[in-house]
Amino acid sequence: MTNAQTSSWAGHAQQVLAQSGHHSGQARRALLELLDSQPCALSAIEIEDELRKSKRPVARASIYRILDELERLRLVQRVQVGQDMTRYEPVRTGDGHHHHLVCDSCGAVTPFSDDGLEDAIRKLSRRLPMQVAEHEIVLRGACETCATD
Amino acid sequence: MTNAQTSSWAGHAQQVLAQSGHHSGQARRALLELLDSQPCALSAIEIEDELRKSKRPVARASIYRILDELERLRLVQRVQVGQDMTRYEPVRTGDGHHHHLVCDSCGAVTPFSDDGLEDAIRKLSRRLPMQVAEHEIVLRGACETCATD
DNA sequence: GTTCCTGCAAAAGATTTGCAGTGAC
DNA sequence: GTCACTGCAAATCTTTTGCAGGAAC
Repeated sequence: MTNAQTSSWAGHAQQVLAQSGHHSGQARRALLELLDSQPCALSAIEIEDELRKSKRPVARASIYRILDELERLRLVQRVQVGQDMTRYEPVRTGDGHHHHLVCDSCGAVTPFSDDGLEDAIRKLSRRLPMQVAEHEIVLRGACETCATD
Repeated sequence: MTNAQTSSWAGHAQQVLAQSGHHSGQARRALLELLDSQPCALSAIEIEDELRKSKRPVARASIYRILDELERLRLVQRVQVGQDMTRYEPVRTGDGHHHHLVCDSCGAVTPFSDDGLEDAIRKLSRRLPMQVAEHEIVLRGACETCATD
């Protein structure tokens, strides 16, 4: 039996946070909702801009602090896409595993997933001199729009 | 018929640079040799430290400028390993294609390569709504040393 | 009432840019 | 002699930290 709170990623996150002894403030609530509504990864600056646009401005320092805590609780994941800024996206249990396509000319970031790839990584991981916990894959090139230009 | 200049990556790079109308200065020469001798990716700061250690200090601004130009000429490649700094490594034609293992506890970066993985990516690339030019794969976890601690 | 949350301002790091002098061709 | 290369200092940008007031429990 699930309740409304936990059916969304944001609700789930709130619950995990509460259980770890966190209070609930408007800044973090706004940030969680934004991330939940987003299809893919956002940078801290993009988050700041979006929140300001939606009339719920949050200080940049708070954004970094919140993201940091969310990452520690494994509620969000950093993705090093693009060549510079760090981006963050919700970790959704079950369905959500995916990787990223990045367009070198327009910078668009699109998610994708592929079983063949996951398979190859699983097999490979057994043979490596390392206990592999996570993997991150970025494919770069020209997106449909930019390729036809 | 190859000459001594082009048998090394550094020599090849020098040649490409000369052909693009660049002069040859000591800073860039030192940087090229350092990169050539390195097994894996280095950050700009690490490069600065190494060069200072080997008594051939190069200003940080020059390092960035040089790396930038080398990247434009596709002589080096950025790799976004670790969660913060950008690292750079030589692009070696033929043999050199590899990806990276990163230890989350000690930060060590190790190269690896795998045909199964490359295959999976090749097949996948055909089906994606994008002209895939490059791919970057990072596996994270605990390296042998750290896992046994 | 205590503890966490948040904004603001300052600090810290990485990277870029402007400028002037030196060196390569 | 001209144009590229380089160091230095200053600027920019992202991310982190310190502190003080306000909110949640």
